[in-house]
Amino acid sequence: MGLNGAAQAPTLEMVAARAGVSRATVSRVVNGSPKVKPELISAVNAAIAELNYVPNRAARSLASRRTESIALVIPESTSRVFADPFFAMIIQGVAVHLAATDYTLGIVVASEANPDKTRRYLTGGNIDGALVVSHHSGDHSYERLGRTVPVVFGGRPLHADDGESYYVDVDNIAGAVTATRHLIERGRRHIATIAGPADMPAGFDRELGWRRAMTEAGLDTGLIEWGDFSPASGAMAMRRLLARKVPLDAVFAANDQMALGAYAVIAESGLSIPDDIAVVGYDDDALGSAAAPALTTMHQSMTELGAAMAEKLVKLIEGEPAEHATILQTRLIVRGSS
Amino acid sequence: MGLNGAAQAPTLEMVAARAGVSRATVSRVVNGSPKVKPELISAVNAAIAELNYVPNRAARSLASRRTESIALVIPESTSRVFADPFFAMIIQGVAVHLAATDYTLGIVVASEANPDKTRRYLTGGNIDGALVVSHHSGDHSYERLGRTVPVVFGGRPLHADDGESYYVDVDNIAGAVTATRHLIERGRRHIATIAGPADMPAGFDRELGWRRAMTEAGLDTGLIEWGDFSPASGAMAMRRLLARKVPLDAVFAANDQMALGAYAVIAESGLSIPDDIAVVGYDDDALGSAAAPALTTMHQSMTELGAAMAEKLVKLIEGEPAEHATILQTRLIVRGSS
DNA sequence: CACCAGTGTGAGAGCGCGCTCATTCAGTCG
DNA sequence: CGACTGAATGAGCGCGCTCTCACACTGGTG
Repeated sequence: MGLNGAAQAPTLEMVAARAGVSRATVSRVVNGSPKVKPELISAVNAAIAELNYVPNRAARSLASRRTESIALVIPESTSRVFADPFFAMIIQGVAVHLAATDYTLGIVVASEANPDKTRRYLTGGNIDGALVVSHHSGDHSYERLGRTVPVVFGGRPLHADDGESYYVDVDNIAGAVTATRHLIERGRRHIATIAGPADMPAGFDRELGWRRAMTEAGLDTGLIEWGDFSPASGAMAMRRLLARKVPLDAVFAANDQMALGAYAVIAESGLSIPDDIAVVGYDDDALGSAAAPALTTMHQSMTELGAAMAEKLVKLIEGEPAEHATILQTRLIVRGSS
Repeated sequence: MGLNGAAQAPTLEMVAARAGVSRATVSRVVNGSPKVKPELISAVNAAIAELNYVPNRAARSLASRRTESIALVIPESTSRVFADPFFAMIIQGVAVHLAATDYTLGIVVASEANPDKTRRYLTGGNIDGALVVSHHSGDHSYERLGRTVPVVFGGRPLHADDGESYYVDVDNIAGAVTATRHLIERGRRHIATIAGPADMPAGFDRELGWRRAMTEAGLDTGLIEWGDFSPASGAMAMRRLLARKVPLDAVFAANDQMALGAYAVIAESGLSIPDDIAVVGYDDDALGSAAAPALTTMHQSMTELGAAMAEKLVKLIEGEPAEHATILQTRLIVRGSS
């Protein structure tokens, strides 16, 4: 193997010796201090390049009491529904945003059986800040961490906000209003909704938006069934709606997966989309556009949400002012199903 | 605020003082050394509990030259297709497996514009080992890292394996053979395939499995079109197959997303599934089961793959022997589409 | 020409922990 | 009863870095 692979990683000290300066000066150059003579800067940089020096993160963190790393916390129960692209997109948004900074991203799956392990990890000086995402996105049980370490939540608090937590959310109410109005404009009058769980803001708010648009148009809000955001639950909800044997000419589903579950049931019943029943979903899943007919839906960028969360957290960590709430807008995408 | 939130985190030293022992003894207890008197162990544990002590990761890592953290590397270009539940499931598998250990999981999005940044991070003593997943899953461009730090790949090397890299893969060839044979057993004879890119093992191997099963049954292997694993590409491939105007009674798609893309085109053409054309997919996406008719597919657990990767890496890090290759089996799930 | 401000640089003290090595204290043997 | 072994514990160094502070040097001022 020639030179042993275990050759010691170069240290600040070695760079200093090589460049003929002190450790302190090399440290200044590495950290971009303004008060170093240009000639020394280039000498140091040359030495760094020659030795292929990389600062040791652990040492730096020990000395500076900062870790340059943030954690994305996902409750374990949530991780089981990981199949939902939702989280993947958020992670992507966070990761890509952080890639441009010096922060490192850690994924923490919070065991519900042993919440203290997570809490200790988070408060034990291992991270500079935390991002918390839950499928029960109103779950702010990590709120108290905020006293110790900056925390940004994905999704607004389900309960009355104390005005102290930081979060990024999409405007679910406005999105649902837009989706429902779209169906009304298309001339539909018997518009059902397949709602999500009322204990999640995403479920609650989308239902609220539907109610608001319906009421505003003087339409009846009796046609509602609940699912759990899974395709199967969407199918079951659709079955229950059809079983009511009342006029029904459109469905607003609280997410695309449930909408596609409904598709199957509608097809089984010999009804056609959108002629008999128009369908609008929510989330703009990749598969909605490949379905037949392509699904009309509300688009909201989860990568954008992840990026916004990361951005807000970095601001907090670095002591810059940041808004408590950031609300992202959604966009109607009209396709063949409505 | 009463007691300041910035109250110093307790240190080994403080625990030692509290328990009336030396730092070394506390360290032994924390690290489970066998040679400590039981009475001291409990005294120390009591002190730890009272002070709510958590070891400082940076200091520990500095002193021990181990970081207790591993990185999951995802090339940036791959991260754009993050919408594919594929990665999310792998991350989940890795994260859940690691949650039971002391290792921390970091997500690294490798910028292709600046590969050195990633390479330096990985070799700079920041991690104990790395997991590399790429959509181009044959991409072992991080292979050389293996000399510096243990690496486990997701997916086998695309090119001739030098027998030195460690990887976990699913048995794509066997899975495709199984899927194709299933169609043959159902009496289909004009079986097309919508293959994935031939420069990815998942694409190449599934195509190979289809060819193998077809040849073995004496059937023609001319009915092939390629996609890129996206629903839209599946739809286009199906369109090209139908445009050939040759007998066609079944399609094996290299993944479910392309299969569902094909669904739409088959429906448009007024053909029925499975009566006119039977369809089998691959991956067991959540949506396949909600489609109408429900999609027959090959199931392979990506969470299992992630867990297997993590397990293998931990073994390598801890110096235990580990197989170079681990091949996971797939399972046929028969539903309404075939 | 002594004096002071300003600027750049180096010396050195930790950061919290693991680990080696010396030390202590029982218990055992000759 | 004193030397000897072995197990349990403690003292202290060093991991690689940041940061404070003192120092050296420059150039202008009284």
